[in-house]
Amino acid sequence: MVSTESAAANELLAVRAAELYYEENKTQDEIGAILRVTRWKVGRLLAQARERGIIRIEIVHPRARRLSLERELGARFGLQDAIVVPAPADPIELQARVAEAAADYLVSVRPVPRLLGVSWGRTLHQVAEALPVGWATGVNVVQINGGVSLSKRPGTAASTAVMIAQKAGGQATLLPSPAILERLETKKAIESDRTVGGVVQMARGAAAYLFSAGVADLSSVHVDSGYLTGDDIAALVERGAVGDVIGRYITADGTIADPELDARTLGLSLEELRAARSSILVIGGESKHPVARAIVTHGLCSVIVTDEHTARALLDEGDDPTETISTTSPTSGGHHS
Amino acid sequence: MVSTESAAANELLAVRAAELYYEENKTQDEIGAILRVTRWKVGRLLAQARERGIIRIEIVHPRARRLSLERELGARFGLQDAIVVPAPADPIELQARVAEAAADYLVSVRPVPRLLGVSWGRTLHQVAEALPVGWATGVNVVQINGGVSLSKRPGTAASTAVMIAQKAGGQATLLPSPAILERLETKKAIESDRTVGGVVQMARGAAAYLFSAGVADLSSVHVDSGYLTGDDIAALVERGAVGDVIGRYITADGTIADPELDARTLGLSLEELRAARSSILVIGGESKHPVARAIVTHGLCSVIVTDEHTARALLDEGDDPTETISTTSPTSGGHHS
DNA sequence: CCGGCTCCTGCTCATCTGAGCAGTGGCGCA
DNA sequence: TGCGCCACTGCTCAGATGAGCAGGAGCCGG
Repeated sequence: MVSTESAAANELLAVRAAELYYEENKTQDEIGAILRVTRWKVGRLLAQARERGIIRIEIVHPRARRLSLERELGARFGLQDAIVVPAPADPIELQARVAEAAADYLVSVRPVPRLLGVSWGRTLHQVAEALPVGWATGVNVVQINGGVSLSKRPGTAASTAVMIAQKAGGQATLLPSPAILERLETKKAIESDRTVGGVVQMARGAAAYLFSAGVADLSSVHVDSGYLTGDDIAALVERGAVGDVIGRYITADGTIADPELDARTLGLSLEELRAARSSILVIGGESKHPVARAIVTHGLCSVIVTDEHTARALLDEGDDPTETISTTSPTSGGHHS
Repeated sequence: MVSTESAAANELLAVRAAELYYEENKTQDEIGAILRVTRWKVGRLLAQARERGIIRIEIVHPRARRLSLERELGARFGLQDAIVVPAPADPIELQARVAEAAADYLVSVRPVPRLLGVSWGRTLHQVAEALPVGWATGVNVVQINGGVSLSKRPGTAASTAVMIAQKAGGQATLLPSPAILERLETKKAIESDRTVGGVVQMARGAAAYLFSAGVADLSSVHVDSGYLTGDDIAALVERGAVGDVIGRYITADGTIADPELDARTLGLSLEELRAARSSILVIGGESKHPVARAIVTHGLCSVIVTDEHTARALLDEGDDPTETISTTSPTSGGHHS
């Protein structure tokens, strides 16, 4: 082992080398001449500087992604794909970034789905807006859960699906039904109506699903739309509900929180969603961490688009005690290390 | 020219390429395969990303330097050398970093000076402390201006010189005299004394000078030591004094603020300092910007060791209107651009 | 419609850089 | 003292990268 003193000297050398290499664009050979070491040593110094984190390489761009987190997420939860964007401090900005990233992802999906099943909500509406006109050609869209006819902001549910379809030069098929019915019989009746049943049937054949999730609290669109009251939400929380996926409230265990309520909820079932080849979850923000975890740990999505805080939360809390994943040491520290 | 849309697409591509290159350590060829472009395009994308600042490479280390600022300073003020360190927010920390950097520099100076002239003060004391034992061999040290016999912290002036010499296995020669005498006759008398005169004579022969500068305000060591009163300082400021160099108060024009006072000040003259082959100024912190500017713009030092804020202040305010130096575009943006 | 202009593209070639390897020297332990 | 271990060094070689260039596409003014 080298003495402590020369180890410190080595670190200083590494710093000088890094400065000359990254700030002055000198070649390793030139640096070697300046620092009076061989170019191989300079190479090792630089590798060391990158490993030890003396050099920090950051990509500052709204559309940047966190590839290492993506890989970890994918591996941990057996996802087909994961998109993680840097999280801005402002929650509104954060939502926008996640939505943009989802739009980018949708554009790049291969093979292009002939039929895309979509849910609705604030998040998905932003995704629809972020999609460029002509993002694909001939993609048809079908709603996978009931719309918000009673909404304070009418037409949101419909406009999301329509906008996505329009921008891809395709047809949108809407689900002309409330999300949750008051009586089970009504739900069964409406479901058996050919217009409604046919749409649900069509939704079952979609090549991919695009959906988000809501939190089980008063901010929910279901409360906004009058499908559920504050008391209903409280009861759901009592039963362990963490949030809703395509209108169905689930617990942290990934199970239906209230089977009776669920029976009155119209649209694709959780099992159908789970069985899908491609289901893309778009979710971001602190409040949604619990739902996100429930979805992701119970196979309800095959692709996740989220922010880095959510990603880290998913990875941290679900941590195997046996396997410590890089909190201190970077997973992909080096530059050609 | 390419359309706006594809320019944006290009930027996105650059971001993806940067992520893959810097975070995933992929080769440009592999990235080309992923993004479906040629490897040459990937190379250009990366160059573009670096130029446009999409990629930020930062060296996080206490001993890091700002080489681009160093070059600019050197060029602008015709310096032999300039050392610029990143400025921590804490002023105390900042002083420590500048002192360390000065020590590092001193260690690396070639040829090693046989005789080093030093002034004294808080900054220089820190430099002395930061020097490693054995930083050189056989370097003798001589004081270049009067010491602080009246100091509240006695021995500081002496101990600086002694410590520097000891750590290099050399002899220290002290200047056994007050910095400023009350009467001109006393100054002349003491100056003609062989012990004192001989030391000044020896100081004139030093191969290099190491000095700092003080601010013309109540925090000055001269006030602390009782050489000057608050009124004296006020009078000096009235005459345009910005601070002192080796005990001599100068104006922003680089001239002596008060010739009468200066005549009573014992030690190397400003002209002798200016004529020196190697004079190393160690200076840092907001309050010292004006003195630093006076020194540097009037050739009173050949080497400066400072913090990046001071460096930038020197470059900004002294700006030629004809020549706009990179405030927006980085001087050395690229990595092998 | 044409020539001139600029910018972009993909190429060749020279250079730069990292992986891997054998030689060396310090250091602890017998 | 002698032995083996280990880290470090400088090398060869192949793969990765950047500089510079010719060809081509889009654009404008005549």
